[in-house]
Amino acid sequence: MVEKQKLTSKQKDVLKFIYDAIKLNNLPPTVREIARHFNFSSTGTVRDYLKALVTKGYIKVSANKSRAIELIRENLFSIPILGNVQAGLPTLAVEEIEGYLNLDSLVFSDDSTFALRVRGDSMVGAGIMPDDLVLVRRQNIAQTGETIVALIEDEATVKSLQRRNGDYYLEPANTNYDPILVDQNVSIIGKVISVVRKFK
Amino acid sequence: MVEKQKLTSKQKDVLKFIYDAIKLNNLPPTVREIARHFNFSSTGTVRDYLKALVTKGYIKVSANKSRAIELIRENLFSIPILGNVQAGLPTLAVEEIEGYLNLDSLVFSDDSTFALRVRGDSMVGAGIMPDDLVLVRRQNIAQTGETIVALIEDEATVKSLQRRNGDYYLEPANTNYDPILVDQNVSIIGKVISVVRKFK
DNA sequence: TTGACGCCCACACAAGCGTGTGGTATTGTG
DNA sequence: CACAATACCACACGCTTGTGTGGGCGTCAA
Repeated sequence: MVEKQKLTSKQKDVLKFIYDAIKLNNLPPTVREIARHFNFSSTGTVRDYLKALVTKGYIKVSANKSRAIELIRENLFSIPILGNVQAGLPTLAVEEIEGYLNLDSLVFSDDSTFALRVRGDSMVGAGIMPDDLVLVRRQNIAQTGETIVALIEDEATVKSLQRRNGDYYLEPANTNYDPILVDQNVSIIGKVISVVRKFK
Repeated sequence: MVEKQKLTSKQKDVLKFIYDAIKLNNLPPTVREIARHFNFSSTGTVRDYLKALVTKGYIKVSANKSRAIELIRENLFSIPILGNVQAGLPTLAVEEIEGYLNLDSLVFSDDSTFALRVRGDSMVGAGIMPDDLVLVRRQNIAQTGETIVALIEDEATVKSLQRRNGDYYLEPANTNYDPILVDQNVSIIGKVISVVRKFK
């Protein structure tokens, strides 16, 4: 795991303010907005902080452009994956962290990625439940064994692509359903790259 | 879904430029950046477009603030959820969009949220497969029926919390396993708020 | 003790910026 | 036909903005 340079608590405060501004307003703050928030009477103070955050690899700023503060993605859009958990820890111990769940591909998706609400229980055997969201990358080819989204007579369906005896089949993961032969009535919309389920 | 007023093709171009700028640079453009891109020699032209986009409900602008253009509905950290899919569309038709998958809660997680790699198949009946990631919010209380992470003798496990005859049980979603009585050897670490599975 | 760093300040400048006020021309609709 | 909407233009005003240049004080490792 890459070691990151540590921030002071005040630097963390400034970084958090920038985070929050982007989250709440979808707009990075100006140096003077930062100064106002922290009661800095000088914009130079803010510049010192921004410089520190840049050199420590947390943000990127573009010269001569207003509000041009960019968050470095590895530091922001990821959350730690724990290999195991120990009781009562108020904070995360670094040793436990197995890696980072990177959400970049979700967050920075382009038009070729979308989410589809799953209808029906034909894939419960693969852990894809009704009302789950599958994230789909649009593509009209797929490989055997991949979980894909196909269109059957204007109906979108999630299935596993399998090959038997030279033919391709859309195979459900539920014995109550039968495989569907891939013919001219079936077109592949995309490949499932992720499953997301949210609990209330 | 709410009907939106139709845009002209030029207004669409401007909206797309704003959209792209936000996606790519994480920074909305200034009126002059827009003018430059479209070879408008006047900033007033841009203002006319922005005004049209505002009245038609596509964007929101804040007065006297640079770059203060906000996209309606689609904030930065969301991707469209499709209710259904139609074949061969190069881009998304607005009418199909059922809503937006909001990832804010994942992206801007604090220390109290972490992901845990699932080991074992004790929850396959609930669609939680081995090697899935569960996103967990740290909390030491939970309600009956919630999916939780508990610690049993230094071993983290994902189970459903159930109550029977006045006792609480950690209940697997797999008939091969037995419920576990919640006693002093068991402590609740947090609540599962989301399941994420990634395909290669 | 020197120097790097963190954490603040004052003041200034030029460019950037949203906005105001006035146009012209074309197109579509009731 | 009148009228609204669309699609541009010119020019100016004044606030906003990032940046430059200078300084101070404390801490901590070399």
